[in-house]
Amino acid sequence: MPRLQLLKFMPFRLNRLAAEVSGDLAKVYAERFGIDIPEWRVLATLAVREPRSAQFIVRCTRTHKTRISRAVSRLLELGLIERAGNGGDRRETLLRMTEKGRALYEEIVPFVLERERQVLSCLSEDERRSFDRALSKLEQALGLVQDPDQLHD
Amino acid sequence: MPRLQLLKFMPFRLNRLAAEVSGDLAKVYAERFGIDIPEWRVLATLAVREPRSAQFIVRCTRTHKTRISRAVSRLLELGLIERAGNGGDRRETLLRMTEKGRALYEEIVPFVLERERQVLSCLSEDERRSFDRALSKLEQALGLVQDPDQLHD
DNA sequence: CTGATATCGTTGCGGCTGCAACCTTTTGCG
DNA sequence: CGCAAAAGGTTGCAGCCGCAACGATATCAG
Repeated sequence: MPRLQLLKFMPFRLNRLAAEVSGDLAKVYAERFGIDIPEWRVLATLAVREPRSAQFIVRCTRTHKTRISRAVSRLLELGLIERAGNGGDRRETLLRMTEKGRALYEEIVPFVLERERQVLSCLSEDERRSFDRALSKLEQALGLVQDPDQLHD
Repeated sequence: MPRLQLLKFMPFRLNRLAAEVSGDLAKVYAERFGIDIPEWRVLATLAVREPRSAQFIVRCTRTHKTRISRAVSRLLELGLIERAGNGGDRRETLLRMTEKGRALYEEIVPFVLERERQVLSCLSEDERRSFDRALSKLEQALGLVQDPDQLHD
């Protein structure tokens, strides 16, 4: 009779799965390291290459600019990142991690990689590859992939 | 140098993908039908079988009980669901859709199924099966699957 | 029966979030 | 040059959310 089974509805399933995985990680970030998810995203983005503008982090992580703005404010207060002038455009401020920030980042990474490994351990190597590939296709189709100009290093 | 690539980090990717898919759907629910996601979940759960208690919807959808409580209040105000006594336990209140509620639900379903189809259209039949299977395994491993007693009918 | 404990559901409250508006600087166009 | 439009970033505000506490009912042990 019902023409839709919520429990088999892909958007719902994705949402529930993501909430579960991210929720657990958020507790790790908060309880053990004192930061939240937006703040983690800023650190993780700067860890790839510094310095970066807030706007770059916004595009790269597809996070709302006010969330990033507030995360940056808090990380500055905590002394985990610092401003690094601007790249010729006085509207933007480039950001980079402080030593303290990088130390915290390096401390967090093993925890979250281990957690990722645990979650994916229920899949075989083949299944992981297929899953990864399907996610990539979905990301591509939904336009979630970063622009080329975000990639040129 | 960086030991973690945020853009390849599964929790982040799942979260971004789920946010994108659910965000689009939430706009459909809101702009076109005047309800939000928690309210949609209540309707979609009751559509499978009525009557159900709020607590059943909480367990079934893994949504916080205050969100369900508020969604139920609003759906009652809107006349989309109604109370249907209790099943011998006076703590709980059973809920069912009104005619108006079911009509709205039947109107929403084609839209969201079409949207689901569009999103998944970037995958081949095989890829969809693999993806579905991987999601099921992850759900199972994370304990997201409904209890047996939620299944008996 | 009776008190301890657990469950269903609601609500006050503090915190986070997105929207819109804003300031500043830059870009584009005539 | 000069003005309109756009982009980087911040902030006020209103709304949503989860936590914790609560009232009511049910269950269980003694």
